[in-house]
Amino acid sequence: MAGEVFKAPTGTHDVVPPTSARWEALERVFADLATRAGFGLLRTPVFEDLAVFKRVGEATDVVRKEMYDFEDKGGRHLALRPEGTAPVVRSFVQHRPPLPWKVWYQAPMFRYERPQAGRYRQHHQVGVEVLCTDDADLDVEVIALGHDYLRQLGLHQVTLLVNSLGDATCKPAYLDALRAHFATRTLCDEHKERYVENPLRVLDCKREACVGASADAPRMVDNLCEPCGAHFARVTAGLTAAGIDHTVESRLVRGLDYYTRTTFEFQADALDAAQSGVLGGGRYDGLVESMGGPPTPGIGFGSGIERVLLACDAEGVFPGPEASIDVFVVDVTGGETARDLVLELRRAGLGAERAYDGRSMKSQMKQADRSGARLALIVGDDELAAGEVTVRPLSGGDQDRVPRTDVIDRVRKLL
RNA sequence: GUGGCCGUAGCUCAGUUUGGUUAGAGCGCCAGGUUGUGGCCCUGGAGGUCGGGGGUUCAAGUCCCCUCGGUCACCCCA
Repeated sequence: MAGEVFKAPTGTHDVVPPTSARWEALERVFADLATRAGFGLLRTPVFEDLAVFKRVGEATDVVRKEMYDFEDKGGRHLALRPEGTAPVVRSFVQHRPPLPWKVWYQAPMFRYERPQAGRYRQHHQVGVEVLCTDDADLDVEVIALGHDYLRQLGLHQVTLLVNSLGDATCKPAYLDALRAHFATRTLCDEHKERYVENPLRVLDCKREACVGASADAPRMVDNLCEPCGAHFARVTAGLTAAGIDHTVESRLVRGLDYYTRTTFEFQADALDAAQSGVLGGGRYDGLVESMGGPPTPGIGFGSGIERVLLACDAEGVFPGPEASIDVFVVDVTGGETARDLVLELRRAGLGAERAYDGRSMKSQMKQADRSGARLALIVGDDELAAGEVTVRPLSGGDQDRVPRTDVIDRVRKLL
């Protein structure tokens, strides 16, 4: 063996067959659901102007320390996409499409973090965004899409948490109330100073001191202004009407600063790993404006494919398709028949494979077995001389010899 | 960025505590048993610079240092 063996970079992974077929199947499930709900596929570049992502919040970890940013040969400061919403909004502002703009995506995301269970430097998300209105029915529709997606994969041990962060009217007053509350409490080392800057973070902190201080803290949902309260009430009522169980979690803050009003997250209870959030999102009514577009409310979610598949593994659901072909051609006469026959079969729309290198019949039959093919087509000296092919069902049963010219018809009948 | 654990065959791992001749197993792969037939079984085979570098020693997979990688957790997120 010569020298260095290269490996995929830290935090990245190859998706190798047959696992890749499972990914394709998952993406198809999502694409079908989104398409039926009126969403079109949006493909955006893998990198954007760094400033696009800074709009998700200068104070967030994603922007402060997890960005894969770089300067290109033209001196432009670019960054690999760390999340899905900002590029969609940038694209919206650039193209100004007619409303409502409902798009879905399926794309790799990049964050410079230390990898661990369910977290990678390159991970993949499917997601949707709707830009148009702050109609609460849209919140319900988007959350329901996420719910149905997870359900269609077979996941059942999933908890939906919802919250409202209020808007420009009620959020500031609530933050003041929170600050006043925490000022009288003992917080963890990290937050005892930082709470002034962003008191919502304390609600998200899992350290004992902060958990205690948060327990009787004022709840945003109790301090919403009238429009926000009415909006949130219609969202939760809509979820109930849709038969979607949900829990109002006033500490669901989420890490991106652009969220207003509704935030939500589906957690996979079957995952004992620390990363159990499999689908999360929310409303961002000020983001389009901050990117230079006309005031346009928006809502969406992202869902990590790797994590969702981990959750599927934990529940033992969504195994993915069995990779198999229709027929396997076994040729011990030199290989010319196999060479011609697999092409004929494939051109006829059938899945056909063969062995190479003139292996023994036993070896070729073994490969046929492993291939998962339903039928083996066997060509030996007798068949070659007679202008025939032996058709053998690999799951058992009697084999049969048919004229070479009738092979495709016979195969079609037997499949 | 901080911390714990772990790097031995393609994969999963013994062996490391008490350094000692040619480093093992299961699975997988290849071949044979069955000279035209897969799955089950039996036999054999290929495949390792023991992550890399340095050090201690007569002798290092085993002890020490450094380094790279993996993994789990914190932070945060999908």
